Amino acid sequence: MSERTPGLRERTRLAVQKEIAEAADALFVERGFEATTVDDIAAAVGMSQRSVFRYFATKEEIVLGKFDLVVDDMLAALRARPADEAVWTSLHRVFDVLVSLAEKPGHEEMVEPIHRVVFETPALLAGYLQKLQHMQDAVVTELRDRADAAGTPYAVDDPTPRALTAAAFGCLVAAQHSWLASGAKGSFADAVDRAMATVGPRP
Amino acid sequence: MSERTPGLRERTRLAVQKEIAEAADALFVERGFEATTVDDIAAAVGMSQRSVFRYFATKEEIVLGKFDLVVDDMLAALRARPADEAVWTSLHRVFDVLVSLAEKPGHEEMVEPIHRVVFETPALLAGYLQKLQHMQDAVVTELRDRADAAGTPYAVDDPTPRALTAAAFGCLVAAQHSWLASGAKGSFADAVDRAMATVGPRP
DNA sequence: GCCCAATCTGTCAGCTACTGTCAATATAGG
DNA sequence: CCTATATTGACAGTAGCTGACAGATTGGGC
Repeated sequence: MSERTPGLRERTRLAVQKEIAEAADALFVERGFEATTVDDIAAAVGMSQRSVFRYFATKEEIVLGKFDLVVDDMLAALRARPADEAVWTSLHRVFDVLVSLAEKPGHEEMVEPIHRVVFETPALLAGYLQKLQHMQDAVVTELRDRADAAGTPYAVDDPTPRALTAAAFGCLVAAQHSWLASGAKGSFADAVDRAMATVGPRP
Repeated sequence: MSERTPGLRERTRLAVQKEIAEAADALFVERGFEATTVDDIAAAVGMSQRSVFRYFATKEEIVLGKFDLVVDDMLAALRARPADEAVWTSLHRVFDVLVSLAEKPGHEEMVEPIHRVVFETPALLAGYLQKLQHMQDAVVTELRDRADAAGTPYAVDDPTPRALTAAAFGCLVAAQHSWLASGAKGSFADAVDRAMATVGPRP
């Protein structure tokens, strides 16, 4: 009924999910996303195609599912910012969650190639942009709540929070683009900082 | 070999394409995108499914293909802006192309429902965002060319043009979102103006 | 108006992503 | 240890999409 310890069942499920994702990612990086069949992935982890689809709703989700976990972290990060902080600054700090994830040691080797697969595969890029869009919806809701709580609510038809959020996420994507285009040489954090410095809220 | 008058062949092709798109759009609005089969569309226009795919590469393109035509217009609009105009202003004016298209009389009745279908169907929203992304690539290239021609080129690793463009397009999507959320009551042009007024380039 | 090459079309066969169903198996948790 | 529940593979089926081919249609030069 309520929250309990994850439970063994749940834990094995996540473990299998991770195993599939890792095997699939390796294949995607090696042969490309479209050239890799779900049957290939199933064979690689030794299960039936049907079972792969029991862990991931779609082939895309094998790659993009990772980002769902980040959404919660990002929202938590947003809620943790002081209520009177400038919105643009809060958004910038929220992106630190993504940055630190990209720079986390261990799977550093895979982050950039997968990133590249996402940006170079039309279906994946589209799915990724859509996930960012959903994330923006959640962020906008949070920003409105925050303004309400601060006693300075936005008018219902005020596009400000959504426009600010969209602009910030636009900068994020621009940063990822620049970063990949430069061969992922500099730090990702710098790329984000630089992109977000070029634009800002109007006085 | 070179550019001639459209030619009858080409014109009939475009006519058939338009006929398919209109029949399909009606079905999409009526039953929804996913619930409508390509066979349904083929039956509606009295041809085989195979032939429908000869006019549109994918089912999504039947809806989203329209936007490809706009891209060229928008790029032309960008090139028509004075070279020394502020980038943000140029981008704002480029969006007028979209606005005037949405407000063009004749098919006004369909613009809003289709818009709604796009924003409410995950696959279509994803595809739409991806098209906007491609459009941004073209715009960024154009902005760099313009800066080069003006003798004030951007450094190759300067994220400014891309970030500005991404922020502007973010505002565009935010405007569409607000407009739809308000039941498409006010003018779309106002929605765009308001969204773009909340953000701007940093000094 | 005639003719031919280019284009269009339907049909069929096939691939891949994805889903429903069901019976068999495994196992968490009492 | 036992059973309710979750997990699985096997099979069948649908929808989107593609290649191949043969036949009908037709634009446009003659």
